[in-house]
Amino acid sequence: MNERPRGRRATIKDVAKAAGVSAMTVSNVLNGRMQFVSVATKKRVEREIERLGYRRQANARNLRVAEQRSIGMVIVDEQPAFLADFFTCQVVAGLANVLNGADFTLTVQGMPGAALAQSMIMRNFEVGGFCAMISGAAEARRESVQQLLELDQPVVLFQEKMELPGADFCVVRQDDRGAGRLVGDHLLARRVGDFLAVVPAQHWPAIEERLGGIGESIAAAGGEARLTVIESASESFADVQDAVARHLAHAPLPGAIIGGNDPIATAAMLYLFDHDIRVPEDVRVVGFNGFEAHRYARPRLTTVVSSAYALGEQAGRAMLKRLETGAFERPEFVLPVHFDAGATT
Amino acid sequence: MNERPRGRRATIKDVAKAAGVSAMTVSNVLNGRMQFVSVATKKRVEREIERLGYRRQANARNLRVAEQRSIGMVIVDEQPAFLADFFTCQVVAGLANVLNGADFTLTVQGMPGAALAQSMIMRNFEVGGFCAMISGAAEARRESVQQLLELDQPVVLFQEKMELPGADFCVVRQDDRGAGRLVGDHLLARRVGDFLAVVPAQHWPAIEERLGGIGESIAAAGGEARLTVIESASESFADVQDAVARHLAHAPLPGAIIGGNDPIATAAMLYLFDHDIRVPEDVRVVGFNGFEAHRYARPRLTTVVSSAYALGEQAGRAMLKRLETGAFERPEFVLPVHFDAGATT
DNA sequence: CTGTTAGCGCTTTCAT
DNA sequence: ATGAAAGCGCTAACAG
Repeated sequence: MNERPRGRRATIKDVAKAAGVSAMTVSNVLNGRMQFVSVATKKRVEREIERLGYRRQANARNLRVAEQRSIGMVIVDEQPAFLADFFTCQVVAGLANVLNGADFTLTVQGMPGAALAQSMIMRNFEVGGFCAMISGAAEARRESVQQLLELDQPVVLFQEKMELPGADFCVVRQDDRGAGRLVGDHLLARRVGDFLAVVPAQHWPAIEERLGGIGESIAAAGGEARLTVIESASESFADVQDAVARHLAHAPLPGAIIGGNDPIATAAMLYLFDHDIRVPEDVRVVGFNGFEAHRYARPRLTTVVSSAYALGEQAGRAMLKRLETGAFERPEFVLPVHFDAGATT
Repeated sequence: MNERPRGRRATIKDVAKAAGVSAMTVSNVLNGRMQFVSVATKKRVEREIERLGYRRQANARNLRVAEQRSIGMVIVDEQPAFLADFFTCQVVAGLANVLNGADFTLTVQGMPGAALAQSMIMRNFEVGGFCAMISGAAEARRESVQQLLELDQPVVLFQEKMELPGADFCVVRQDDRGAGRLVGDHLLARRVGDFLAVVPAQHWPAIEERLGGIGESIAAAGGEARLTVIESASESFADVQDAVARHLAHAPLPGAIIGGNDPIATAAMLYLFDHDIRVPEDVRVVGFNGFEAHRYARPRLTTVVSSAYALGEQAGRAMLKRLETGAFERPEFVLPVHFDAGATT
């Protein structure tokens, strides 16, 4: 088996010669155009394909048909371990699976914002469209999206409310503002008047939305409650504890600590334990995202569950449909979130 | 700006015409062959490139130069959310970053073992080489590697001891067996005579190695201690607790529970707490991997720290070197692990 | 320094 | 049902 021409990888011509037909016939077999090929020829060609270990040269095909079977996923993140983020992982997994199921491939590139324009994936790689997860300041994020759109290819943006009428563009996000309101309402119902939110210094639109939702909730209740936001250098355990420690050194204990996500909330909670502060009696604690992470902490964390994997899937479906029909079905897909009351509130 | 020929994307010819030079000159500018281009021409060409929004057609170039600027990452995993695994995430992040830094792109595809041969990435996508993280039974894993090698492209395999002399092949793994021995020795030194290991039903070579290391440790100590292995349906919190509960229903409390990784260990530990079993007084608990996860549990979990991200980086470097020099530098790269004593032992 | 020619492997079109 | 010719966009090799 695999008696390919020495060294070289077998081409369509090799197969054609071996099967005693023209290249065109082989191509027809490969593309399943059976109207043009007799069953006998097909059998013969397929045998030679197998024997020679022939594989289609995708570059040549894509060049000719001017079509790509790959989607680019761009992750703009200042920290190098961009994919290490659990949320991002899940999104990518869902996206990859939907695309792979439709015989598309997913090409991932992460980079700091400044590097986007020079990135390999934008300059030198052919994709049928881009999906993007972008962190950073609002202004910079918008700029990144513009750069992507200038390539004249369909763009799906994750987790950000953005309207670009007329652009070949679509947003897939979850209702983070609603999630913030759920948390705000929950805490207000428990007579908390003093919120401390701990968020990573790195700006993510979803976290901005969550804070916005909490603000809305406070306002709706009459605006008596106070929301303080502090930043931690990163989402790591040590940095979060550090940020909380520094804040509490000069500020009174808040009624509740709200983590930008579950790991942050958990790290803050463990800091409280280590200083003999009781949860939820002295301080209530809430997180966001709640994949499995929050189940591993005791007491069980109150959180708002995201379905990041579903977000990725939705983006994949939207992109595939766009490539099929020539236009995005809708400018925005918003997935619901789900409040999960634990024992920390 | 971007006055590209209406509809069509600008080609090298468009740029050439606009700049009043030949296509070859444009190509030389693009490829930085400045020996062949005067500074003035270069300027002119670059201006037109910018103005027309020209981007190189990677398919055409790759076809011509018969070279790829993308590496494929194959993840064989039965569960659909293949990337959701924290270890895998880290590996992919490290790999992607090294590759991106060298102007390579990473194309990811996850799939169940049976689907490998039919996967898009193998059949229909051009990459310069493959990296693979493969789960499943040893026999099936070997088969998957063979399938990859049949494509006549360099293959880097993660986390598995495998020797394939003569093949264009290389292994990048950590010393999981050593990690197992460390855990075994640590527990034996504490007079534990009865180990219960909880591993996911899905087989991963790294976990097999860890169990092997524990076995070695026991044997070296005279073989008095007993190791029992139970499988949990998945690594999820609920499945692990279920598996532990079922086992303890008919078996005595072991001296120590060893989780195949930290989340498993933590889930098991929380089960013990819920049944008023004290850790470490009644049962000691140990995990593996210990990224940040183990820091979020109290008492702090004893674990063996992996550097999955470094594993990915190493694989990236090995692959890049292979593409440069034509051969892998070494057949195997083994990264060290690091024992981290917590409060659970 | 710049231009011309040819061809990478495939498929579209048209002829048989 | 099968084949021949042309060309997708690019660059290696050579000519000027």
